[in-house]
Amino acid sequence: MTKLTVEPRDCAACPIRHNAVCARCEADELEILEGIKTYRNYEAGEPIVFSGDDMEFVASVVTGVASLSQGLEDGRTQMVGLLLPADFLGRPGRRTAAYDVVAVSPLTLCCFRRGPFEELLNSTPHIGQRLLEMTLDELDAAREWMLILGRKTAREKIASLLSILARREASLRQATLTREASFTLPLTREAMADYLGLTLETVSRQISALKRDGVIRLQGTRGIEVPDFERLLAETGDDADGGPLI
Amino acid sequence: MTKLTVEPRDCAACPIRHNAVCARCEADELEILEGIKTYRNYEAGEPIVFSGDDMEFVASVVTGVASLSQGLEDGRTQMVGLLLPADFLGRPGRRTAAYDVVAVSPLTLCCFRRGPFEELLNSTPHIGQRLLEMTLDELDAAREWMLILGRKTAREKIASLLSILARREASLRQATLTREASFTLPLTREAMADYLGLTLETVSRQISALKRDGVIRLQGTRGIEVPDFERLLAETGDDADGGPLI
DNA sequence: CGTCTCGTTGACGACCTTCAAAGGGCGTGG
DNA sequence: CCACGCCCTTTGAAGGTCGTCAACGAGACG
Repeated sequence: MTKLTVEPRDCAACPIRHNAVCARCEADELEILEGIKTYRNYEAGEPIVFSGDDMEFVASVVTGVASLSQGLEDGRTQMVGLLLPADFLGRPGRRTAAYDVVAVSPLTLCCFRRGPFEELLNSTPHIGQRLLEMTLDELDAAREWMLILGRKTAREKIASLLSILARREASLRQATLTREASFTLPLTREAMADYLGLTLETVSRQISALKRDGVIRLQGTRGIEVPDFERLLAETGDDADGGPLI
Repeated sequence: MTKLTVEPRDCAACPIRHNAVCARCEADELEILEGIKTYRNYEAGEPIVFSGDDMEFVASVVTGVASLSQGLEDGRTQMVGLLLPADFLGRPGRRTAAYDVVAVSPLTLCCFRRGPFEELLNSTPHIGQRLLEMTLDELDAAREWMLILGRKTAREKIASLLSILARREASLRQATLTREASFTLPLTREAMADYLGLTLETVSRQISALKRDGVIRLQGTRGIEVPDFERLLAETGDDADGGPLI
């Protein structure tokens, strides 16, 4: 549970340089950012902030996966955001966290002190423009997710999650989707259940069913092989053409 | 099904002047906006755009209610956005609609031609800043909605929707929430079901149950009276303090 | 080798959907 | 003015999907 603060690295060599909130920054703007940034590392399962906490920073995910969750009085919880590399954490203009944030896998954040970051947001248009674009993308993703939560069956939910993860995996590697795909699940069964509004038992059962029906193959519990991606897509229930965002 | 184009009115007299995307604009910026805006009216139930359509404008809702919906192959649909007065319709930088948009009640839009609006977005920071703020608010609302869709029971879903509508009703009138509240539902049972990921029969049954239990009273089918707002909140299942956005 | 976490599988029951029918409210037309 | 039809809503009965409770299996680690 140790929070390690690493020395800032060079932005030019950053793996998320061209996708994160700083994507459109010029050299001089990057220089300012370098001055206010710090890296933080978290272990899998480690909480980052709790809902209601004061957040003294905003951040970009450099590597790893984090989740945003909301809960009800009696302990039921729903994941409402899944942050992958390049995604942005925190809301400019609001100091208190609205969600519980947890590192799902080993995680590295590039943290910016709130005050200077918000000044930069006002003084240079590039960061605000990029943040708007990213926020609109997240809103689209949230709306696709709402369709999954509200109207899909358990089997369709699992198929949808797998296809989303396969797509993101491919785009991180800058590869195009081929007929067959394989990737490692970054989530436990419980986290998948939390994402999909199911119980972990139902998740496990439906994964077994998809495997039994030949839609996927398993390598251990986390390795997923998709022999025919079209077949998986057919299981999502989605409209053929429109399809989720590419 | 007639689409009436009304002469532009004076921005200074606009009912949503201080809440819409133009909220932070100076007099000179408003003047530019006045030059590219048009009003359009729609009847209740009238479609505005279909997913995949080319959208030549973006718009602010002036009066009335519109919904954004997504559908599955077999006809199941899920509402993914509810646009009330001052809310923004359309995404800068994307010409094709990602959702079906329908007027839920009689509706007036203040439409801006896409090209000039996007130029303005780049040339003046006030519009972009406000749009970012509104988009972040929508993202928060979408996440609260995801918790409702994924984890709440039918009864809790209905109570949540009623409390959200009561809150918005109060904020539109600039009133503070009192112990008792009353408002008119802007949605049919079917639209409520679409919002909550339920069937209209379940919606009807749960409204009857809340009425039987004295949580609400009905005036006709659309009029809702809440004798004790705390009692309604207790039915939402939400964490007592955190509570949804105010 | 024991323990702990994560995952799988089974039995049962609750909640919600599906299918069906009937009850208002309102406008149109006789 | 009343009757009729249409749409929205309510209510009932039956069935299916998924949640709950429980037991067991597999791999990691000390």
